[in-house]
Amino acid sequence: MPVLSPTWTNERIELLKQHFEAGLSCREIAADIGVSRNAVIGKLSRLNLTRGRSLDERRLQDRNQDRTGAPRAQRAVPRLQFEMLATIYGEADAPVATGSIDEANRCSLMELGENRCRWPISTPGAEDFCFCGNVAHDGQPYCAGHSRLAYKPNSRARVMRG
DNA sequence: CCCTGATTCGC
DNA sequence: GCGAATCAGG
Repeated sequence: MPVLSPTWTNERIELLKQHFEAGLSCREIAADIGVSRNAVIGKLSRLNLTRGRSLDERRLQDRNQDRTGAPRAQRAVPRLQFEMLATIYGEADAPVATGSIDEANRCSLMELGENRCRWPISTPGAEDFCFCGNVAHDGQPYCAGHSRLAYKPNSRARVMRG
């Protein structure tokens, strides 16, 4: 891809769907792909891939819990808020360790365990689509290194209009 | 206060 | 069709 700047190419959309189905938030998807969260959400809406459609429906759809123990994408969202707040407020309580990212531990979706980092390693083509597979703490979807990447404080860079 | 997602609207 | 701006809720 020489000079052209393709907005949403097939690969991009593929990643979008993958991450969306993986249970990742729009913010995480945006951070991974490299676009704004609005862009991701807008594309999803255009693709009719929204999770709950309207507000009312979404509101009612919530409140559903599964106790069968089926691995359903594992949403560890409440954890993120704590990390983000800690980063914003400057609290030194955040357990941010090192940022060592091992590529030798990457594995497929089936090899993913509860203590495995599920950072999506997707390449243009999605042939060897796999995950980081590094050691991740309980409740955390990613390892220390990828956690920082996913939650980089970039949302605060708002433009002043007026 | 912050975040999230979804729609609306201008380009 | 794209994304920012805006809306709506937690």
